[in-house]
Amino acid sequence: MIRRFRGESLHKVDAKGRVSVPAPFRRVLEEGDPDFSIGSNPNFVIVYGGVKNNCLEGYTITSITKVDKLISKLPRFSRDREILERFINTQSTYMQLDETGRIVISPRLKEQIGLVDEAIFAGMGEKFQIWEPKSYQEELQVLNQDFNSLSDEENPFFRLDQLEE
Amino acid sequence: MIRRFRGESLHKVDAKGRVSVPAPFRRVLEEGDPDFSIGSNPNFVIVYGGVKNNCLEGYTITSITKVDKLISKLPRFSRDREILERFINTQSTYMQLDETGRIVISPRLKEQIGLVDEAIFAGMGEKFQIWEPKSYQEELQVLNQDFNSLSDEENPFFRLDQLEE
DNA sequence: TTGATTTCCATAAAATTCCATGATATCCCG
DNA sequence: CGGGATATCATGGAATTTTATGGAAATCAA
Repeated sequence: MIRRFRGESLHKVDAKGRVSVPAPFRRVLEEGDPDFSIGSNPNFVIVYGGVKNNCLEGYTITSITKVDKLISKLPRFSRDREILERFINTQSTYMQLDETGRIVISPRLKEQIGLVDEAIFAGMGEKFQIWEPKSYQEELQVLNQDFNSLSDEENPFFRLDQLEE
Repeated sequence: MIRRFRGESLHKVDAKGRVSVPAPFRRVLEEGDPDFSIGSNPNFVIVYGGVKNNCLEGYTITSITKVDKLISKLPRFSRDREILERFINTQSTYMQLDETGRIVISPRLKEQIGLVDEAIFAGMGEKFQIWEPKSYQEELQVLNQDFNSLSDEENPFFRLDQLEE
């Protein structure tokens, strides 16, 4: 089975920016790091730029490698490639869980998403997100509004079944 | 895992042109130098000509070798090849990190990209760039404009998803 | 020799590791 | 099924190591 990021949880962020990654997420990160072995700590990547910039997005090595491969297929000096590199490579960073399953979020990143002393981790399948709790609530509100104003044809739940064959 | 250049950071440039290379980049440079061994300092290449001449581009030995090989495939006396050799071979130089992880940027190169006393390093996957902070900001502006004016079909993120199957 | 460049030393700040603990959650066996 | 016994988690603080950066000494080149 390929484990996916599921569920949401709230964690404290201390003065140094340290925060525990939810234990279930650690298992996914371990499985998604080809170099992981028991005794070591998994590496992964946090993307802080891109389309969404009010939260951080965590990717396993395996899934970010897929993205990298796609980018590498673009002509080396093309504008498209430059844009993607800028958003995805420039605005991302390697991370490694520490012995106790924590990471540290730099002041730069804390500021970007408005983190103070708590953070919400949200599983999103192939990736997870880190939110400042209040803006997470807002995001949910907007999401609900958007969802409720959809017709059946536009409703993704409805369309999901359509796609299956 | 093959580590890539990720993230961006700001560093001081002193009167002698010395500047620290971001620590995470050093790891990539080390891995990308076949002759590197612990205790020594990695070599790499800085390209200062080419398509972009308002920034410098750093390549690991491994990745510049890939580019060299591609150039070698072009017909020996073609115009394309001459242009690329001029930009990438002529206008480039070997560099070596010093003991403390710094390099020195020559007055010539400082002038070319307008460096004064600060420099921004930007990870771009297989290479990294060095910018004068102000022109880096301008570059980001242009990039954002370009990005926002794209249709979905042109949007590289969108196309990235299309490519997955 | 003199200006330029490279080494070598120094240090404050930042990042990482190590140790500690209360709180849950899980196990195990009678 | 109970209820300790054991492992796992989340979190805090201190100790240690790495960075980033500046200045001085040594080497080089013309």
